[in-house]
Amino acid sequence: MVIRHRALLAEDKQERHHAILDAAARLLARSPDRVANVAEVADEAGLAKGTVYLYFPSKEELLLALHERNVAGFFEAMIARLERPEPVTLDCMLALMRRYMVDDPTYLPLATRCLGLMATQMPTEAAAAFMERMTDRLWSAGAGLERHFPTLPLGGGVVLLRRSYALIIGLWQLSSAHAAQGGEPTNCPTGQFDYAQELGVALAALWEGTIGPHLPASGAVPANQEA
Amino acid sequence: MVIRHRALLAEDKQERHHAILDAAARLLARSPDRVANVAEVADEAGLAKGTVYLYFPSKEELLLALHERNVAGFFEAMIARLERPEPVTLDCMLALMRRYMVDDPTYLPLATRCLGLMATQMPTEAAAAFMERMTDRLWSAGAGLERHFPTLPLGGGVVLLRRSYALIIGLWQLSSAHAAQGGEPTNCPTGQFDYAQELGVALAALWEGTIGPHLPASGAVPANQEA
Amino acid sequence: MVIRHRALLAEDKQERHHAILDAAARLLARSPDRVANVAEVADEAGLAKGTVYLYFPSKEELLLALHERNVAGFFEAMIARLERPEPVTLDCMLALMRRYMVDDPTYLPLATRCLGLMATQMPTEAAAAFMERMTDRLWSAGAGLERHFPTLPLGGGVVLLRRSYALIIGLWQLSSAHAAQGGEPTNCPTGQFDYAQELGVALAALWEGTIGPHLPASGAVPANQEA
Amino acid sequence: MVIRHRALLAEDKQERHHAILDAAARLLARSPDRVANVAEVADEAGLAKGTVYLYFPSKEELLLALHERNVAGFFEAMIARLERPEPVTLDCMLALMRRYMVDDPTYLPLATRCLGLMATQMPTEAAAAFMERMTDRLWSAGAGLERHFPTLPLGGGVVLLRRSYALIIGLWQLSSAHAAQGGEPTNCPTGQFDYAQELGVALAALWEGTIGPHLPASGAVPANQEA
DNA sequence: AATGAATGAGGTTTCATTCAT
DNA sequence: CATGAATGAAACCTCATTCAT
Repeated sequence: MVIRHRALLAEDKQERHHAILDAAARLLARSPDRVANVAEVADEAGLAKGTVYLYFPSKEELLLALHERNVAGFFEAMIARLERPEPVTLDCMLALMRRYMVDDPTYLPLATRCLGLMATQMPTEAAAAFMERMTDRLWSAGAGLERHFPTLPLGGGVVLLRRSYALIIGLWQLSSAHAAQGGEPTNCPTGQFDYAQELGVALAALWEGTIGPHLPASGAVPANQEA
Repeated sequence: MVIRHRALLAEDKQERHHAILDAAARLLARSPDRVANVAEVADEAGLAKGTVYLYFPSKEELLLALHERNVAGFFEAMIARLERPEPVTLDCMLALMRRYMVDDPTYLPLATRCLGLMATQMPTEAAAAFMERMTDRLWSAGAGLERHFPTLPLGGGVVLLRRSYALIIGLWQLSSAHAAQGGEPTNCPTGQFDYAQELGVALAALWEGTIGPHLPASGAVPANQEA
Repeated sequence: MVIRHRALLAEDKQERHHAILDAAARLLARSPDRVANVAEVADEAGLAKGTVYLYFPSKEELLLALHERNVAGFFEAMIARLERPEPVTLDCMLALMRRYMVDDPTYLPLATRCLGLMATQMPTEAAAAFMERMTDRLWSAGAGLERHFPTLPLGGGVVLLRRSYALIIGLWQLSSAHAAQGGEPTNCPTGQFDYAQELGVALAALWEGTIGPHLPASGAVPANQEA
Repeated sequence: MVIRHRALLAEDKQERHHAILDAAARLLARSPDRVANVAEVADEAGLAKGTVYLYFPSKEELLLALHERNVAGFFEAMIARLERPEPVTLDCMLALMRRYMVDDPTYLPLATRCLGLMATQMPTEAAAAFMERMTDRLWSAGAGLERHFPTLPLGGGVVLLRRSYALIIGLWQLSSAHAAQGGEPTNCPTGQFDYAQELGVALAALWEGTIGPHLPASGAVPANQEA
């Protein structure tokens, strides 16, 4: 019955909103295989279960909000980078992706889950709103890419971004299925593979195939030379 | 209550095994958004709930078996095609992928779900066995690819296949998230896109980037010309 | 659907805990032959199924808790009596046993069931905790017994108590098997017997054999004079 | 679909009846904590599930039949011994009890279970028939006892036997509850105890208390001297 | 605003028993 | 007689959500 600090000001509310997302993120990072239930999230946030529902209309939307925060972070960093005049290489983009998606242990599990959710249990309205906000950012980032890679046609930035995203997610899912099998990742003999490495190579191939052969220099080794 | 043809012979049992998978597939095709419960599957198969458990040790393994049937079908078709001497093009591979993955409304939802499951709820043993069987096929298909695309290095077939698979899955997930938003798919102004079309283009780019620029002729339009 | 008095205070919770046990006890008393399922217990308590699981981690532990309440009641009464200075006779102990074990229609069925459970379905931890708590009480009661019956050696109180308990339980089981056969209990011609009466006589014999012939006077008729 | 040797002759049927009981006994001896399901019993007997139901009307009655075989074995050995003219001591009886009840790992678990069953799930008819057959034997054994222990009044043999049986069963149940707690059996400090030893001592006390102080010499140490 | 007790739908699995073959 | 596939009634437990306090 400890009532912690009623959040009366809008500012406080924002803070609590954040705190709940943080708690969920912490739990997800701690065990990426399972999705914590609402009681655990509330507990981790030092709040009561009911309080979570004051800030999020449902568990699904809480997850989506966390995902949105992740995605927004990535896009903002990307857009910021693309707005700077210095030349942009794939490596540089790759580093960004790695930082936001791979190094953050919540990103990919959550993305996988939310993409699954979106088509299923999420109220259409919420999903649509999310998509719209993301689309704005996607568009900005796409435009930025087009500025830096002049061979990209109009809209090609968005397309490239989407393909890259799909590849990142798809490879991760395959990799985590392998991981469940146990055993250490190796690149050759079995079907297992090292996600972090393959990601770079695969993206390089995708970008080269999309943008054209004369992609600004990247250290990644193409697949047909890696063996 | 209706006992139709007790499956006494091993052959009949195979048939019933199939019939249960068919029932599950039918339900999934009917509403790809949700996973039917065992009672529904049994009902759809005209069997009792308990009977399903005679053929599958758990619901998870039933789903995995359905997924495996899907995947195996695809791989076998691919391997068969690659064993024929006629030259293989990306288009030809793409047609296969479309036929097995896109036209079958259960493939991608189930793949998404199973990839998610594998890292979480599936008993390690079952998941490992599945992965092993899949790896064999992946390896055969990869080898076939290497025969037809001589610029692929040793192991490059598997790598290319995996990347393609990742892209197929990833794009589908993004596309189904968009679909949830409602509205018809358009390629340009919003983030929405036509999955079937984009799939071909994206794969072409990926293959070109992986195999090299002189990929045997494909009708797909590269991304930098599509706008 | 009917929420009567949310148990917010620890005290209320204790009460509800009790109320659930009471409901279970009522059901058991009503039909000692079967163990009610959780839904029935919840219903009898005027609660929802899930609520029961707020108070007990599993059905088994609910049963064990009820049993523990029974056992603790008996032991506490016994210890209390033994702490009073007035001389204690077997009759007096027997009256206690009868009151707590025989007159309470839940005691013996539940004891039988829990003793069976303990070796099988109960999580070791819970069983061990129960046994430990019971052992404490057993020890106190044993010590009390030794004070009142000076011919008992050190530890003899516990031993006597255990033997008595075993006899009480064993005889009850035999008697209830007979009871199932139907017919009214008679002491002689068939194997049937009157539990309440035989219990007293048998315990007297056991105590006399354990403590020695000069047991403080008891009204029970030894077996070799009963015919 | 291997149909083993149709049991057409009454003799064969008896044999198969036995074989099923043997199988059940083997399983129970192998893991005394659980009761095998019918499929396991059939399997262990090398028969099909349905076949078991040709020989026993229900699982409960199968268990009861096994129990009856155990009990009958004990009683017959006892009656045989009592019919021989050589003097009988408690030790000698105790040895019999130990041999049939304690050394046979199925006796006590099964007795416990059947005594529980009898009052609950067993059809009255079957239980009554069982009890009647047992009563005959009990009566014979009781009479034999009375011949050897002349201080026993008429009917005192049955009574003594029943008390002994109750003690044996009750102590075993207490002991197995302790065993579930883990830890090695010790006689003093905790509530745990060594069943085999305590059984002898407790029975000696019970017999002495029932038959009188001048019980024919027995090596068992009374409880008040054991410390 | 915050709490957390209460809800109850929902899903999985087991297994004694039946009966078509 | 023997088989074992099929049945389907139980029963347990979880957890997102509500709402009295």
